Amino acid sequence: MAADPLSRVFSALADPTRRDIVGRLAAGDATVNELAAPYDVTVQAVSRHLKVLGDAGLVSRSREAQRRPVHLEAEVFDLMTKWIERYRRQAEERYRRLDDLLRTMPDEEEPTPPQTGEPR
Amino acid sequence: MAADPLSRVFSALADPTRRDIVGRLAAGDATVNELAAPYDVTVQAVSRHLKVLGDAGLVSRSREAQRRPVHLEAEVFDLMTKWIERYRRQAEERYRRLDDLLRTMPDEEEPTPPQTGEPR
DNA sequence: GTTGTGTTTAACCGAATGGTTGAACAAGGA
DNA sequence: TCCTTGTTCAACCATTCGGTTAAACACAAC
Repeated sequence: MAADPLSRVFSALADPTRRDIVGRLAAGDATVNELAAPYDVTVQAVSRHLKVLGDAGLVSRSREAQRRPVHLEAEVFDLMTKWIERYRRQAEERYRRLDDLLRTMPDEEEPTPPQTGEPR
Repeated sequence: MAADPLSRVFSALADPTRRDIVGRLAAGDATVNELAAPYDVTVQAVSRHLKVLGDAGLVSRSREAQRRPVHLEAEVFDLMTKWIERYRRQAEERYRRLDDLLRTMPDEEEPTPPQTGEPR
């Protein structure tokens, strides 16, 4: 398993089945058996998917008799959005500054070489 | 490689080295050799990381003589943030409605069983 | 107790991943 | 032309991953 939390979250959501599980948990808690029903994989496979999501902090479990309902923990999403927004903003800022530069010095010479007289 | 774009993006960012590369590219374009310098892996390994980022649509390449500068394509971030926000909002909405429910019916009986008279 | 239901763990398998070294390819400069 | 620099491709290796089946565990009900 990945060492850092961000890698765990991104890695957990890199699987379409796990993303689908997260999507369904957003509508309400569910048990492993309920979650496994729509897929044609074993319930054991889904149990392991839930372990991955749990290790990433995306879901938590509780206990109701034999059942262990799964609950979505949406706070971890912030970890990702913060990382993403940081670099998106930085890239946009860089783009804006380049744009300004090009607009404030319009008399600069073109990158075209100064025409050293090769005959055409 | 993963079939769907979302899996490719999440998977690409699940690796800390690749996230670091993205972070550095947010500050400006760079070549493979420049990007590889800080890490103690071969330049071939970094080249493959860039292939993964490219397949995810996170970076693009151009050509300057022998060099092939890498450029960050930040638009793909939207794919992730849209997915995340969708379910975050849904989960928060669900939480809010549950909260309302609990507030509007405060006279409901507690989940505690009705005390059937076992002697203590 | 035993039986039954829900869930996780263990052991295995094939495919994918991230690293290596060595060879090949692309473009400029002597 | 040959040489140097920058980059990618090919082959290999160890590890991880997502799936399986079979066994173990947790709790309820009988």
